Order: sequence, then structure tokens, then C-alpha cells
Amino acid sequence: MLARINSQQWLPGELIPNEQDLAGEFGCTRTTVNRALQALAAEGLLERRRKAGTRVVQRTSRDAVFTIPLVRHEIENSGQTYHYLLLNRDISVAPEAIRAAFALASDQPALYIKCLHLGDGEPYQLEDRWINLSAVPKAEAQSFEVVSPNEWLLREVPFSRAEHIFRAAVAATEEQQLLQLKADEPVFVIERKTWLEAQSITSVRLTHPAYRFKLISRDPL
Amino acid sequence: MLARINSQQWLPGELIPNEQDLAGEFGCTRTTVNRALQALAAEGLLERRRKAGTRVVQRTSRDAVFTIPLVRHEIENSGQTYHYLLLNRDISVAPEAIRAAFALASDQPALYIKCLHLGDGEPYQLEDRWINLSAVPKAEAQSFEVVSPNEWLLREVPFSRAEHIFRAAVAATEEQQLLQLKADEPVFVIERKTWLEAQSITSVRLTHPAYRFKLISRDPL
DNA sequence: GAGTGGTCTAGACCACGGG
DNA sequence: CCGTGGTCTAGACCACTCG
Repeated sequence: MLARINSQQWLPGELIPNEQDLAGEFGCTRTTVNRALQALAAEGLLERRRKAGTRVVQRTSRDAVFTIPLVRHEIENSGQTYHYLLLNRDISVAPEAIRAAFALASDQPALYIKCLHLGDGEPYQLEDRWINLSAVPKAEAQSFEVVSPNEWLLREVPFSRAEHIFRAAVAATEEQQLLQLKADEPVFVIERKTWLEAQSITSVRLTHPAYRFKLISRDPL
Repeated sequence: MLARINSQQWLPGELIPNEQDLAGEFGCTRTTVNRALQALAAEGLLERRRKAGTRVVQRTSRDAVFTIPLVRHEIENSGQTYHYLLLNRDISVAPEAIRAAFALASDQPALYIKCLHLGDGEPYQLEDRWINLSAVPKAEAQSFEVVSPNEWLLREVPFSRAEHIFRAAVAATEEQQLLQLKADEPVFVIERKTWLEAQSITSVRLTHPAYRFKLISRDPL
């Protein structure tokens, strides 16, 4: 059935036969046809509605899936030696935007971390993070001097949802120094927020030197 | 079962009961348990191996899914008026990298297009594209003066695989002019290659002004 | 109202791969 | 070897929603 879509034997917008007919045609049960069609629908190739039937989707966009690995693995897998540097650790009242995301009262503190990830001594990623202590109280006992919050959170705290924003930006003066950027080198910024159910866990800004960073999509599945 | 993972009742790395036992526990058939576990495994929460059983995955990365919409829709949905400008259209021999990707002989031409997408008169995206004429011969008959290659390809040519690369970059002189960039404004670059089965369809570089562009992930499913 | 997909059952056979 | 998950069948009932 995938071949029929790719070969345009079934055209976009076109109604395809119902499950019973396809089962007859392919010599299998409707259960099996249903599973195949649901898989194709999950990939976005088909649109299915009860009574209305199944149509080939007229695509109006393309999806890209990115796997954002643990920085340490990313660096080690490229054959470099990983180093980690804690720059700042502070429990204080977060800016309004963060407090709102964490649903904190105006005097309720959160945990702030700034740190640097290096490959072969070269700065690779600047991590600027707030952690919601009311969601992750055990973070308070962590010094984050050896293990990065990135890695600790991934290991210790499950999450059910994550939001990512990618952007290009001019480097701030501090970023220029910490990331040892070349003159006028921009940065690639990843902003990530994660939740466990309804509760906000952490909000982080990951900054990379543009000349040494790119993101490549992986295949779906 | 998802709740048991999120609540860490089933810990990462831990073996969970087999399908038969779960079926007994949840009062349903093994078929139903199997479907649920396969769905959780597809989301990357479980790892399943015959005989070895099913384990909660120790996560080492996070996935982000981006929907890259048709530029025209993106602009129109933000309430702006869309304009399109064809800058260049040429059938010529492509650079080595493109020829290799398209599997073209060294004298075999391809179709080159350069064009600009604007929102309310402001440049939003510069599109720089090669189309493989041996895969998409009917593209040769298209002038691309009114309909962008972006839109035409999405409508006319199915694809089965796409690769995306995101990066931040310093703007080239031409990009600075065409995108009317502010002084030292960097660009956000999307490079995309698409295939239909084994055949390479097109390779495109989409350049956006950093100050007016960001990409936000969507939820899986 | 009736046709479509959504979902479940109860059972079967099989492929893989760990012990 | 044999327990595990992978997949299929044959059938049932149901929920949605189009016409």
C-alpha cells in the first residue's frame, strides 16, 4: 500500500478502498489491513475518518526528527575528550518568565546553574538552566561540580513532554568570552523546557558556536 | 503502564513482567498488552527483545519533532501577506556535491532555482535549490515564476525520505542584501535533501533572518 | 440510518536469541 | 532448549459521522 502511495497509483486526496475490500484483495484479515493503515496514518501519509473512509494526504509540510544527545556522549563519540566546568550555582528567585512556567510564588526560589561543556579543551556548549525545586527537591542536594545537570536530570528525573526552540543569534559578550568565539561568530541556540505530566521540571538555554555546530535529522521510527 | 514508568514504579533498566502476566493483571488479552507495549516502545520508553523481555529504557537523549510548513502557509497563518519572487532559473551543470547526490554524469545538467519568499514585503526566506531533472523531468516545463518550487514539488512529487540540517551562520554578502539583514545579523539555515525510494529528488538551502525566525518543536504523534 | 474505522478477544504459529 | 515477543486469524461489538 505504501508502494501505491509512492507511485501515485493512489493520488493525494483520493479515497482508497475500505478495509474489508483491501483485506479481500491482499488475502488477509481486516485486522491486518487495519494495523498497516494505522501505521501509514501515524506516519502522516493517510488520513482516516469513520464513515468517510481513508484518503491519501495532500502534504503541506515536512517533518524532521532530531535526536538531541547528551553533550558528553556527543563529544566522546566524535573522538574528543570531554570536560565539564561548573561556572555558577545559585538558589534564588527566578525571573518572571521562569517563575510563571514553574508556577512559583514571587518569593519562592529555584535552582540556577551555569556551566560549560568542552571537547578537547574547546568550548562546545554553554548551559544556562533553571530547575524547579518544588518538582525536583532532590536537586538541591546536588553540587553539580562533577556531573552536569543535563546528565543528572536525564538519569534521575523522568519527563513526559519536552518543548524545543531552535534559533540563530548574535553572541552576547559573555558568550563570546566563554565559548571563545571568533570575531562576529554567531551562536546556535537550543531552548528546552521539560515537564512531567503537568509539572514543569526545568528550563534550559544551550548555546553553541555556529562554526562548530550543526544539527542533523534522523529517520523517523 | 505509562503511569508506572513516569512514577518510576518501573525503574529505568528494570525488567517488567512479560505480556502474559500483564494480560492477567490488567484483565485483557495478550494481544492488547502487546499493542500497548509496542506503542510505548515506539515512543522510545521501552526496549523489547525476544526471550530477554521488556525493559524501561535508560534515556540518554531527547527527541524533538519539527514540522516545517510550506513557507506561504507559515506567512499567511501569521496574518501577513505572502509574496514570491523568482530571482534565477537556470538549467546547467551542478557543482560536484550536487551531481554526486543526484548520481549525474559530469556533463548532465540539473535545474537551478533561486527565489525569495516575503511576508508583508519583508524578506523571510531565501530559497536556493537544485532539482534532479532525471528524477523529476516534468519540472523542466515549469517556469516557477508564480508558484515556488517549494510548493510545486510538495504538490506534485511524492517523497519517501528527507534529511534536514539546521545551522547558524554569518550571512554572505548576497544574503545580507536579498534578506535585508541588519548589520551583523546572522542567518538560520535549513538544508534539506529529499528522496523517493533510492532516487534523489532535490537539494535546497533555506536561509532566514535570525532576528525574525525560530523553530518550535511539536508534540510527537 | 448505515457504512466506516477503532478496538478488543481468544487463539494460533513462529522467529529470535538468551541461558 | 524454550521463554519471549512478533504477527496473523476470525470474529465481535462499538463509536463516530457522513449523507
